Amino acid sequence: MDRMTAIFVDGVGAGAGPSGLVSQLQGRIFGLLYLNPAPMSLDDIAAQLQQSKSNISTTIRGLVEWHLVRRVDVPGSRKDHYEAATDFWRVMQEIFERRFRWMVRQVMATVDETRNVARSEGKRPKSEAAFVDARLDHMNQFFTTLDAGISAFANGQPVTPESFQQKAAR
Amino acid sequence: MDRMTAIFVDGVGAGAGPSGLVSQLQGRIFGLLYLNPAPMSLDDIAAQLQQSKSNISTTIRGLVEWHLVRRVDVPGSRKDHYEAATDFWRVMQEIFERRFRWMVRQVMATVDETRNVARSEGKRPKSEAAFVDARLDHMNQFFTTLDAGISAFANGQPVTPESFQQKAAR
DNA sequence: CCGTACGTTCGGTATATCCTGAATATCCAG
DNA sequence: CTGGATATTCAGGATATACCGAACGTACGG
Repeated sequence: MDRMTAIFVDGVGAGAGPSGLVSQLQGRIFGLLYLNPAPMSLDDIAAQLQQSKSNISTTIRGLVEWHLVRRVDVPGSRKDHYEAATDFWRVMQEIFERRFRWMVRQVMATVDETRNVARSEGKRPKSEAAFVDARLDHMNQFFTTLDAGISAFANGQPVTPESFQQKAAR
Repeated sequence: MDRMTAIFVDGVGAGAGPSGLVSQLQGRIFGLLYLNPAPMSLDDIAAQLQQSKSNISTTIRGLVEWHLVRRVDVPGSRKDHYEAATDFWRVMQEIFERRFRWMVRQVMATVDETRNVARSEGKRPKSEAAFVDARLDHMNQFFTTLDAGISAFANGQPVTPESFQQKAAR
């Protein structure tokens, strides 16, 4: 691997790691594939990045799932070959749609569940119960709006911050 | 801590952890504060979540930095007290502005650096050099557009996915 | 100027995560 | 079927992260 590639691979890895979206190694793999004109096999990648093939195999699976990397067929070779995806937009949609949305749904489900338990646990001062109710409503409203915003964004519709602010304000 | 609060705290923690934005414990702390009508001291929080005070102290700092939790003054007490923020919108802006943007900048800097090195390392086949050039351009263009989109979003302007798609297409 | 009630820092330890090499599973050519 | 080439799985070791309790620093009340 020449110096240029090394710098790119390291830089992308350094950016990817702290982002929380993909791991540093995943960033490095993507960087390597992105600068390589031809698809690469697992052995190629492992050699270039000085990692075991098993580690590359497991790590690259995540990249394929996020549609950051594609598995392509190379005629005449029995090895799996991979190339970097270039439609970053699609990748962003994927991330918003799956990871972000999962958290949103998780929180909304929690709010529901909490409401139910709050109702069955009637032994609470009235003022406190009202406070909790208001808080749960507030959170539910914000995340509902956020959920709709993510849908809109994923479908190519514009997202305006104002709609969030107003609907989420209390 | 009653059952209702426990469910809420656990649920929010479970949603926060995998999101990659804040840790599970940070989610739990926030959940606890969010349902509590009065600000809580470090000892209160530590007792409720069954964690050491030192751990709460260090962990809550991140929450304050992301503006998810505020330190408030409670007259008559020398302890620090904390309460949950409710302007989630502001928090989202903060996260986009700081964490996401940091990655964007990191990648753009890497592309620049890589271009420089590529220029000084002239000993490359012409076709390959052209390929790398095109790839770097492509990435730079996408991230530049993304950077602008984040700015727009943070300033309250609408963000349309189409603008990304078209500008980022090649 | 003490003493006390805090928050924070720090060294060590437990826990989770990453990574590897060997073992296993899978596929295909002959 | 068999053999070889390949990907994947797995158990263990290495490395990083989370967490705790004690020591330290700090500010306030007396």
